[in-house]
Amino acid sequence: MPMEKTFDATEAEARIYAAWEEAGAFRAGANASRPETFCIMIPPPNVTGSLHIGHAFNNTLQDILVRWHRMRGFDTLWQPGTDHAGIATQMVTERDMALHQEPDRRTMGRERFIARVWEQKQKSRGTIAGQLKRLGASCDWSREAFTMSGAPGAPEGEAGNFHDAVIKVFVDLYAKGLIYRGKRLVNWDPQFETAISDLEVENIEVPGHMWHFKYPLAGGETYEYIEKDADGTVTLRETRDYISIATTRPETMLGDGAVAVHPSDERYAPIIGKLCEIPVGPKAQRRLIPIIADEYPDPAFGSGAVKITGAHDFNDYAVAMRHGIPCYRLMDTKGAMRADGAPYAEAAGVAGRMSRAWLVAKGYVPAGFVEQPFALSDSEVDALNLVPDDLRGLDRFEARRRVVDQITAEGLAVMVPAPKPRPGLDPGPLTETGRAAEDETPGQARGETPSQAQGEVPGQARDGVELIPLVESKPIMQPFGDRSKVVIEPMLTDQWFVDTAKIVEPALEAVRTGRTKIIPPSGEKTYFHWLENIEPWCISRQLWWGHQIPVWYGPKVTLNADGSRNIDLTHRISVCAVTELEALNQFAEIYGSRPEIVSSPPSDREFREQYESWLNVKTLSAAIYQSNQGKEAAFPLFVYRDPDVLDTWFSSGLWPIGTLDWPDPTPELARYFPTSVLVTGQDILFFWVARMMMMQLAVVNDIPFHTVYLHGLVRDAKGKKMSKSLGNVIDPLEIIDQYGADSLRFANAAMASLGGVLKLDTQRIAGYRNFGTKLWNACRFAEMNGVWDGHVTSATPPAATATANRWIIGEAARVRAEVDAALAGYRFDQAATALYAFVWGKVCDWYVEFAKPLFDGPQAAETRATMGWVLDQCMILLHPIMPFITEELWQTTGTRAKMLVHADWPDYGEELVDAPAMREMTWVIALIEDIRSARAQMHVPVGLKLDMLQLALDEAGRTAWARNAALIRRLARIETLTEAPKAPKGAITIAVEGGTFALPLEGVIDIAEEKARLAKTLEKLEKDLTGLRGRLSNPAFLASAKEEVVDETRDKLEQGEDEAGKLRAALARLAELA
RNA sequence: GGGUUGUUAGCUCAGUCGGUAGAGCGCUUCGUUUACACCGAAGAUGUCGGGGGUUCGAAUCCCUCACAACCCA
Repeated sequence: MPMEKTFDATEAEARIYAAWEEAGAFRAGANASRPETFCIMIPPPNVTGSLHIGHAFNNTLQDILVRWHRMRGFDTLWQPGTDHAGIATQMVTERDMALHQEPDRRTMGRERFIARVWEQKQKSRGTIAGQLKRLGASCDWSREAFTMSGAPGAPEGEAGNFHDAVIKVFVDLYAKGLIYRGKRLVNWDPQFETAISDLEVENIEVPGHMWHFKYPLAGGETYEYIEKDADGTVTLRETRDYISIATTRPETMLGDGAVAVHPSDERYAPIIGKLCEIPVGPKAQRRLIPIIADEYPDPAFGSGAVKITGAHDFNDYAVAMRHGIPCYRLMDTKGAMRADGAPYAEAAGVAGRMSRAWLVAKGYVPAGFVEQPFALSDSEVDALNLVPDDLRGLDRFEARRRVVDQITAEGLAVMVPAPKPRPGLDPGPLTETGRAAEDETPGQARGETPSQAQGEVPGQARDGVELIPLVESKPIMQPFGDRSKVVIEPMLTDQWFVDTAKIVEPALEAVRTGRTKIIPPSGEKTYFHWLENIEPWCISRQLWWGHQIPVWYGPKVTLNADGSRNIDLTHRISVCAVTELEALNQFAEIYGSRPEIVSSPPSDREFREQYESWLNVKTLSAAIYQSNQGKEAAFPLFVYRDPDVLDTWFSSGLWPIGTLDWPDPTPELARYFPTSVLVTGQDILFFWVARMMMMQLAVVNDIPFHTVYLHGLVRDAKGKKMSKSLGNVIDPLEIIDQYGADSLRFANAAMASLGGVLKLDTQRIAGYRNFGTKLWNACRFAEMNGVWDGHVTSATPPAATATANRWIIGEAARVRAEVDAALAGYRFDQAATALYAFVWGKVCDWYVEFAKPLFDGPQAAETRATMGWVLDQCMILLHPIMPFITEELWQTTGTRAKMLVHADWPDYGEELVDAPAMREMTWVIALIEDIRSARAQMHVPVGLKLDMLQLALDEAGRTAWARNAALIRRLARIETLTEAPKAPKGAITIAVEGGTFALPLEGVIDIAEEKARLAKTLEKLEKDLTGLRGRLSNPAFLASAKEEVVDETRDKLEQGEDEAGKLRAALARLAELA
């Protein structure tokens, strides 16, 4: 059955992929014929996600590398798998639960919820895998991994040991002191109610406001406030009883611990060390805070004075740590103002007492100010709720409005004159909700500092100008959760951290010394920059879906000399262990008896109540404890597991060893680790690549991969980021449906130049579909001419005599070398371009045409053999990029020993390049092109066959003509060639290297047009020649340029002058005619 | 504010020892001749972002400015 005119991708792709899988073609080690291994770990996509265009791009590149190595006989493994993606998957599941009116997560309880997420996972099982298969990805699917495999609660069929590896690493790192727990300020996502890492925060500039408030000095104290300009001239001098503070977050004032000014700021020098009052909350309980000097405030920004709220701002936190300022947490896990704990008056009383004691201790006020030293532990401070009763439970943004209103009502907002009403604009200073009007404020409008604007107020105020609170409308950087899209709240919480500073050095060293190479090199710079400034990595997440932290807590117990034990209900001890049993054993060692496990962590109060109740119940036990209340009792101790789970990136950081069954010493681990290449987006260089480097080195003391290939984000044809809201998302599966996977893959390869932005254009994909069809039709042509009859796959080309055959064999050898060099350098674009130029530009455009006359001549047999061999090379070399169409062609055209996916990659090279044949065919092609060009410009009908005259021709030209006459005549549509001494009247001239031809076109050509044609060619040539002559006549060039460059320039000039001579002769003849 | 990258034909991009600029798409004209109209033939198109410097010679190296994108504060 003859071949169809086009390749039916829709029909063939699934069939071909199934055949590959059926044959086990992608299994680790399949087709291996040499000892070297080649291993790629797929960047695991989210298990509930689906294939987007970025995945398609990323996986195309991986597949090209994998298929290329497999064909070359490497022992190859492409390891697939998915990531459990903590927040994303929990989010997807909760959304699905809501959709189906299922009870929410909390109602359901942790265990049932986790089972529900597993269900969700299984629902989407295979989605991504199926989509990767459609792309043609040649992963070893029998080894598919999952970052939660083997976790407690994993259903049937989800066995595996990734969980064990993750837990083991945590326990090991904990034992080495590389993981610690602490109360730190972290990025808190109020939507998901979990901490997230700083990498999961997007800082976005949004319109915001800056309010200016007065913090009255304690005891009504006053000072001279003086402002000077750059020359030192005093521009403002007044007596103040307050310090002016600018803030974008008034609601956090309730937790202020100090006011800071720059030590060099003369304006505030008189009041450093004095106290001021936080101007919000019930008057009776207002706290006094010190004015401190710190380098952090920028004197030029706002008023130059900054309030320090350690629990709700990262910069403030750093200041608070430097000065030992208490941090008061104001919000709950949902980002609402706290409603827990004692009533405000009580909490404020305690805080006031502590703060007074603190002021004395720090020397801000003399002793006697407070009756007794008084300090609280961190957790006791954390228990203090300093939110006034009327603000409790409010959303943080609502609380902000209330606070602003209250301060303004009390007259403690900095006031400025209202702008004059303008037509069409509402000059209202504040909207009802307390938001600033969009209008410019006076201070901002005139580019003055608020205090300067403020300074002008009194005089104007007396003139009856209306005063309004100073609120600057300005863009502010605000942190958003990359998943939740809500404003992130810095929050003081207990979290687990990896002490990255201690494990970063080997990761830096590996790249510095080149053990791991990152390409493009700009990626290395970014890598160094980030790792050299690395922050501790917060790895705990307050989620349920994930690897639960293997740490258990119990009451602190101390052993007395007499063997009895004291129990301390306000402190905990923790143990870290691989299993619960081991944890219990560790506790048993400490406690003297095995404790009981409770499922949820008790609060301090529950803890205490529980023990108190036990203390009243006497039970007999071998262990006798003595409580810190002095009562003797026997009771069971209970412990609980840390409810938090690990950051998803902690587990995916172990992907290279985890997928190879570490810590089991499997043969695969020994064979494929360290892996070869990681292909991934540059956007996860920090998230994932750097962490894999650190973790593999910390855990198994080896690099995870030798090379990291980083690529950019795929964008639409206009370079815009693809997003659902913009509606410019290109679905790779739709592209595959429409154009076939090969077209998308070729487009991906062609786009993959190093460091570039990736703009995907469907027109381009269509172009590569056409390219596939072009090859298809060349094979179809071959079929029609019997090329495939009895065709045998051969590594070596047939012995050919015809120049055209020898030429195309040489071209194939060149493109093979080019493709190998390109792929070795990760230049997928160059490989694609080279193949495109060879297959279309050489094989289809010229070789197939040359073969047509040869098929009718004595060299038909060798031409058939050559064409079969050359087309085989096209299929083989294109296979890594276009696997489907090439495999289909391979199996359609003759009998083959192996599938193309396992065909041997060629290694022939320059030895197949026949230099004289190359020169000869270049001459033939140039001649044909010249003739065609001349004909077209003279408007000679395409179908008209012409007689040509040979005016002059050197020996090489004569040989070339003799050997290739048939194909030149056919392609240039020349009827006869006759030698003639000179061109007859009305002929056009064809000047080629080593000769001149003429086409007599008496009556056909337009002399003026022919003159113009020749003149134009000559003009162009002359321009080049002028440049060449200029260079050669410059002594400096001859003296300092390389010899070969000089020779080359001479040759060029000589050849050009020769051709110019011919053109001038032809022009002269035309002139005689006219 | 700091860092990284980019600015080349109408569009998207190559151009990695400095030697005088290329591809694909698009465009114009012509065309069904032993595969292919998802085709063929011919053709047009560039102050290589601006300025300065090094050099015999700069798209390429250096400085500077402008603009853009991304990352981190």
